[in-house]
Amino acid sequence: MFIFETSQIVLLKISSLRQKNVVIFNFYVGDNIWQEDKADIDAHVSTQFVYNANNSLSLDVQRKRLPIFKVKNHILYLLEKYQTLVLVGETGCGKSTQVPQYLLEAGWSADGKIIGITEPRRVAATSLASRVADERNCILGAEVGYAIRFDDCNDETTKIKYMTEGILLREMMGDPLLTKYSIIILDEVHERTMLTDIIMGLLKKILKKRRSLRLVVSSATVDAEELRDFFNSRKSSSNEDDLATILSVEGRLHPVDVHYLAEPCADYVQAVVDTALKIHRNEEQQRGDILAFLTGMDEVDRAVSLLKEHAERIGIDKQLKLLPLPMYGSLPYKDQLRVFQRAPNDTRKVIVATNIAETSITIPNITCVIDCGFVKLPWFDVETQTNSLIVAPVSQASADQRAGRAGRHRPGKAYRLYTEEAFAALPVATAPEMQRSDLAPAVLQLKALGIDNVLRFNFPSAPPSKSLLSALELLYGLGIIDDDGRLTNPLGNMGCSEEITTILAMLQVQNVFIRPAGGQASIKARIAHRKFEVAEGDLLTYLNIYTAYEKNKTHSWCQQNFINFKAIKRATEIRTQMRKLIKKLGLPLLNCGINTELILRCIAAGLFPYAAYLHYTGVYRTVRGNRDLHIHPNSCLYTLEQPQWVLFGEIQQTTKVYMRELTVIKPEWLVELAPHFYRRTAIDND
DNA sequence: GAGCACTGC
Repeated sequence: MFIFETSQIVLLKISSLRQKNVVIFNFYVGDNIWQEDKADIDAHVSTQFVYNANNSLSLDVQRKRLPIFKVKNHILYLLEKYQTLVLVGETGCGKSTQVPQYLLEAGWSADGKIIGITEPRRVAATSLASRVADERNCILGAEVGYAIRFDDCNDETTKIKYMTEGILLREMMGDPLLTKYSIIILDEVHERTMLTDIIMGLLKKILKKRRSLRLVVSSATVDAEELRDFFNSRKSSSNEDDLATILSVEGRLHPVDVHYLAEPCADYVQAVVDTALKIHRNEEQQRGDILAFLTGMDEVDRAVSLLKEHAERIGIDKQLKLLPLPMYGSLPYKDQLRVFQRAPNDTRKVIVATNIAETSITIPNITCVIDCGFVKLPWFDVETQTNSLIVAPVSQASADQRAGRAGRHRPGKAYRLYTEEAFAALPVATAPEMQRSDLAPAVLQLKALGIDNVLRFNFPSAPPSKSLLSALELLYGLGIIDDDGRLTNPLGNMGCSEEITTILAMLQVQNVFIRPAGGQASIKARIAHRKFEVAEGDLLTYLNIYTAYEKNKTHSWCQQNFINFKAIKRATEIRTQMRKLIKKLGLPLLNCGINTELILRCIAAGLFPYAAYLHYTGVYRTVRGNRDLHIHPNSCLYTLEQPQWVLFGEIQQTTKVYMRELTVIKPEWLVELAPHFYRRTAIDND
């Protein structure tokens, strides 16, 4: 028996089945890679526009105009004195591009050491590296480089390296003290992603062991003191011994006037429409576009269609026309691009967006922001092991981030559709992802890094202990950790490793299916997709699609079949990476041919905790907990006859509690494959 | 009949 980790699946476990010569893949996949319905994964690569008000100035003059320039020497001095510097500065102050260069110029990359900067998103890592390479007049990938998955753009001369958080975590596995680096800059820490928090916990340990290492924690907001105290592991109470300190940099380039409602509003979608129209009427002379934040696609579409009705009327008698545009992740790429295109001179754009416009993309020329005051947040309920999106009030930090979108190149205005008292009552910051997610992937990651006692691990914000325990329980149930909480080490031969790697790769890319919203195209897409659907469920349908794609591998094949070309190409990369890993580990890559049941049993061996059966009432029920469940409309089983027993990859609660990524199984497999988990009696009941 | 946003040796 043995265990191995790949970069894409959190863990791929192979264990032997009791049958002779048959070995199964047991797999456990991290929560968020099951998500689908995402925007074209590479859509934002080319939509990352950042407005540069000083475009005509030389790069050097531009650099010196940035607010961060004034504190350059301060930063360098503080890093001589302290091991950790919490750098607070809002977007636009230049910290992401300038600080690494100051450090380089001050000699922090001497004796071959690297200055590393982590970013939560790939576009940020690549575009910042490209910008800094320009500023230094060097080729991208030499002195200044980047590393994201499947794209290493750096060499042995690289001194400044931008990377995604996942890359740094991976590097810790091979080099636990990060000896290549003289300094690590964690950028956008205020977003408090799962990976940021894990990395901060690990870096705290590394900093104790490597006193020469420096850390810059770069955050836009408030939590500075909390973060400083976290890294201040000094023994005495004297400030002289402090290891961490804070430096604030004055923020954005232009002020934003914030307006509140005098009275709360009943319908914020209607209020967005009314406010946008009011701005448009009253500020005819002040050109500049409007950006409104709503929580989801439905609301965005509703607001846009209401605005369009008014826009037509305005078009007749007004000088300045109004062009309402939607913006959200699942919007087709070409429609997303429209928000970046310059409107005609006689037209003002009103962009109605989800949270995508808060951090992921930057739309130029915005002078007015409308903030509905709410956001959809992913929430994991430990008790029911259910993911849901809850509509929650935004935090003050988010509201400020949204408002800041109005002041990027000239003074702006922000209209908050709530009262000033309501703002004061908002939470200061959104709860870190770690406190509202399934922790099984994180716990596994930590275990793989040698953190045996995760309950005592020093997290920057401790997750609920219930979540940690539940994660441990799941890993134990899957046989991934033993009685002592240590990773097990199972190894076996496989009967269908090839098929399983393909399925795993497909599960990790979002938006494999192109599903047009309506009309003729949506019917065509459905017919095209139906060709691949099988009664065994979604996972085998994915296998079918990939196998069919392999024979052609062309863009036109994908177009004909309404398959997302970029997504499936990425699946190929992931699959290739996994196959290499399997070979490296000396395991056979076996294709089981027509023995589909073997694949189904493999899936069952990995997903057995997530079993549901069809109740006589016509809805499904979980075996654990007897909760009512429904088949998600995007599942291939939605239109087919309802099978008696299914395994699901994820439960998502929206209007109903939905199961996604379904696989049809025989109930006796559960008892056979997971006897410690299921007893025959339990299954025969009901 | 449904979709906040990201990410990985």
